Amino acid sequence: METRELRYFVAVAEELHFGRAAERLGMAQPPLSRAIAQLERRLGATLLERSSRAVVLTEAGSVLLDEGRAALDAIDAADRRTRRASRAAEGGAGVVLVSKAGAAQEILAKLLDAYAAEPDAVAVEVVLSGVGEQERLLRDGRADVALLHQPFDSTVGFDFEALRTENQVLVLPSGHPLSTRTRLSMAEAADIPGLPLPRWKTCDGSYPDGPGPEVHDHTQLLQLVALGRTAVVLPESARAQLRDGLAVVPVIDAPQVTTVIAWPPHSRSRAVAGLVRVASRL
Amino acid sequence: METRELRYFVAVAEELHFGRAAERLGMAQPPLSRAIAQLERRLGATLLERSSRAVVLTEAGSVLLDEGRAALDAIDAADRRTRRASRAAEGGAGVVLVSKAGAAQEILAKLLDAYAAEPDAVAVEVVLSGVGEQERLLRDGRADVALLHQPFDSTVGFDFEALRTENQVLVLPSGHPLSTRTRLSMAEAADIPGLPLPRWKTCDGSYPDGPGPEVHDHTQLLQLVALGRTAVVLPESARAQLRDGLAVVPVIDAPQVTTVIAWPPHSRSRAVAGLVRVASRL
DNA sequence: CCCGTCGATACCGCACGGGTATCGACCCAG
DNA sequence: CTGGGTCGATACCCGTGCGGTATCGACGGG
Repeated sequence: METRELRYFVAVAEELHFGRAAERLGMAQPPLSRAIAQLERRLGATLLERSSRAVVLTEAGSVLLDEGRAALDAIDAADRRTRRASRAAEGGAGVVLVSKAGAAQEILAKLLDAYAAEPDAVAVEVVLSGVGEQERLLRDGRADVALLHQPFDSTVGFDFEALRTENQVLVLPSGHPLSTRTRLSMAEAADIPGLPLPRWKTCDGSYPDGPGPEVHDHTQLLQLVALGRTAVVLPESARAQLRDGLAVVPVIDAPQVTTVIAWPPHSRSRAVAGLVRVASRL
Repeated sequence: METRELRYFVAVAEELHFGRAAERLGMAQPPLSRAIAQLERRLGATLLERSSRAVVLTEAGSVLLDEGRAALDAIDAADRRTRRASRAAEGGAGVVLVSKAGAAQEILAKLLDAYAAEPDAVAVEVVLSGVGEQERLLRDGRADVALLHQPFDSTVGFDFEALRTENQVLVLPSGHPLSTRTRLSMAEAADIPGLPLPRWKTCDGSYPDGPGPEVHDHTQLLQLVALGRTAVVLPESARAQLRDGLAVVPVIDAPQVTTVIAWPPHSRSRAVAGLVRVASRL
């Protein structure tokens, strides 16, 4: 099975429309139809049921969509990491570390400082991504190592090491009646009149329904809290970056948050190993 | 990057010899040289340093070898699982479960029985593999779900659920002086005069050095114990399959063994989900 | 010093991927 | 019921690119 065929199939399976898929791929529709038919012949499997009105995935087709996306990610990763390794030999960044924008700031700073002091350190490029995008970057090779937060981020499919565990606090506008409390429960935090909890992007890229604002990163989030539009439960290390106008109250029964450093399981990169070694000694 | 180019590169990187790689690929040497040169041009990276006497991998080349193997496994997996899903629609086996030959026998039997009683059960093909081969089968799609034993088998890169944890016992020929003991330490078990511990295949496919026999599966292993050639520390559930001529002694300080059911992290197969659900309820 | 080894280059032919034109099935409007 | 519009499949053509053979050039060893 060739990469090109896989890309064609994934495009058709996502669009469920040969014409639009061909347009997205920058080619004409007939060769695309032919390529899919040939792929089906070679696999000995019907991937799509077509009528002139609708195209639907068969069971085998939906398996190939899942597995094919994973395979294409692996190929993109091979491509990007090879280019990066080559550029590193000429003085470019040797490794890319991704972290949620606004989260784990002190750990990140300490890690970069400590790693830079290592004898075999290479240049580290830092990417600050939106919430939930890190897994994808790690999978398709745009990043080599990530700082994640359990239980919010999924570590499934990666190798990881825990760095720190902490409790959570409610962040709300200072002056709000609840800001004088010394502690709160999750139930109280989730149901504050006039301050609905924000909605994060879910893993499929959409936002759940609800009254709260849609948020993408921590900076945006804290601004919304200061404006009195929302309140949010965050790890207590968020205290370090609180601006004026914000107050925090410990939430007793919130799940503990563990910051972990994660990497692709087959990684044999010395740079990644060095970062992990330094991180676990912080 | 095309699958074909990746296969070519991996062959050359493994052989470190264009002629032999071409032979292995069933093609002539010149087009292979050209394909690698073109891959290097497209990536903008030198993958191999060639002289007329030797071919060696560059740093970028060794990254591409690692990442490329993972990507080729993912593509093979997509191919095999799609074919399987298609055959399942025509009454074939819908899911392949792999377990070490001779290990976890009662759990395996109970799992298969309980799953077959489920309303949405599909046919399960059972593959009994050699020690350490399961990860590979799961990665390249020859299997969909596996029974593994921590800490011996690596669960890195897979999602898994623990099924049972047990202590370990020393299995040795009945009549051996130590067989009358009620308990032993690891230190004692590892150093029995005349009964060296066996050597398992390591993850790179070779055997470690040492005096013990090279073993591949449990059946072979128990036979060697009965013949008085070796003694081995195994989970206590191995008692259930002991034949005559074997005795067991608990090993106090051996690490506990956890039997887990593992699957590829992106799996959305209903059959795999069903097996996992049934297994975790056993 | 010449021969053997090994990767690179030169050149050729065909298979295959992609393009355009068109067909056939299907749905809906009138 | 029929004509137009949509959509995937088919027919046919062309050019690229992959694989083959022949040969070269570099390098080491007997």
